[in-house]
Amino acid sequence: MKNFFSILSASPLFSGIGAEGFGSLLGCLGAAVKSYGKDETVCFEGDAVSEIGLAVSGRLHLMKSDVWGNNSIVTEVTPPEMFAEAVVCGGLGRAPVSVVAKEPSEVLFIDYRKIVTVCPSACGFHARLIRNMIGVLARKNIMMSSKMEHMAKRTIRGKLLSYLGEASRQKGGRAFEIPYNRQELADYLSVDRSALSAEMSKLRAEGIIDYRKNHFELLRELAQ
Amino acid sequence: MKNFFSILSASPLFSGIGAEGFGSLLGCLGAAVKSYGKDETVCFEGDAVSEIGLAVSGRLHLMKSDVWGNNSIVTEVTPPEMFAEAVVCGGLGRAPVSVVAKEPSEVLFIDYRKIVTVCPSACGFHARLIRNMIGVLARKNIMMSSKMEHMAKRTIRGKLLSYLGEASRQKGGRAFEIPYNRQELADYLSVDRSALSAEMSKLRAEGIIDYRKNHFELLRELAQ
DNA sequence: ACCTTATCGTTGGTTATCCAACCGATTTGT
DNA sequence: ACAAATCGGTTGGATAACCAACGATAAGGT
Repeated sequence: MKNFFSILSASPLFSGIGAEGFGSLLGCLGAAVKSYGKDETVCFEGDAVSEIGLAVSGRLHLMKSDVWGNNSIVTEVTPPEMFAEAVVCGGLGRAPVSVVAKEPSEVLFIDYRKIVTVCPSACGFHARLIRNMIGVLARKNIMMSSKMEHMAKRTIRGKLLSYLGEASRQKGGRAFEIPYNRQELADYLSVDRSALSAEMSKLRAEGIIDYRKNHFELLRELAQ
Repeated sequence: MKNFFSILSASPLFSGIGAEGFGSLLGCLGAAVKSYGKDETVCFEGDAVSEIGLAVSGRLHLMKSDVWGNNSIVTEVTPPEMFAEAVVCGGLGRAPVSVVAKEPSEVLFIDYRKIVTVCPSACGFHARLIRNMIGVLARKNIMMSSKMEHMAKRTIRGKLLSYLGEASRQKGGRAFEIPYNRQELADYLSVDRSALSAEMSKLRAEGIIDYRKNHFELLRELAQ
């Protein structure tokens, strides 16, 4: 809790809002911090939600349970990440996941209506906050779009080349590093790790790519 | 062009803003309509973009070209749908797709900065516009999340049951209709249509689901 | 009634993925 | 320096998906 402000400044939601803005802003947002013990549930699937959660400390799991009650982890949320922002901003009202604290955790709750309603004191940070919120949603949109584009390919080779092609385009060169190890990349593309390794070896043998660890190089233009 | 306002009112971006608001709003947004002939390019992949496009008439294709120049269609955009909103709002600046008019088309361009900047005349519709923009992005977020959840399953059976399970939950009952025919569902889940049909038959034979056309019924709790 | 088209289910051969298991290399901790 | 753990590549058998082709059914138009 002592580095509360440093967490906030690390959040894209509060970017461009200096520490001097936090005080007034949090006041007019009616933001409140709540604490949770290990394995305590922050929010149940199906609950009505109207507040955005921002992880301040600890570690949260978003879980989805099927009809049998089998729980599967959708994501892990760590400071300064947010959760429930899409449901709240989209006006769905019902949480599609449960949120559970996997460690003693603190969460800052922000009322969405207070964000989008111009505050009486017309504080200048408010407009910036809204722009930030839009930016967060939009960038998540873009990330998901490109991930879906990769996942939509029918073969591991297709998924991989789609991913590497985009990574190369983003880094602006044939050689680049990726932020994943093998297992993580396999999870990201939703394929089996060993099968991914095998496919990578094939691609190298065919002279299409080269790599070492998470450093990759595209040797030919790739036809997907 | 004669039903220009009816297109706008159908757009979620302008929902809650009556026809009386369009005039002043479009003025303070500096919105401009441009026309394009068949097969004319609205925007090239990689172009700098700072304006959101709203299809007013015609039909647009978002296309992605790989390194060979092979074009593939990402989406079709028809009135009153929008495009480029994520890139612009996310501040990426570069279009990840080309936009081509497949018919004579009209596009309303809206400057993003004019949306998020409070207008001098402080028109009341502005706040609503911003809330709408956030809502559009957030709902798209949610749709993509659930689609990814289905696509991430490794088998056709898994994808299908994941999809049907959510559809059932949303409709609040075991029996429901889906908005896709077989081919469209296969495309949505990114699998082969005939394989999807075959898997559906199996599930029916096993007494897990029943269906006719696009009407479905879940007969047992489903373990995915 | 007839033809055309679209949709859906089925089948069989081919191919790719999954999965478990194993090994080697590298890293980490003590 | 040694043991334990992590990570990446390889292999082979079981399984599932792809793909093309065909037939059945239903819908729409003339």
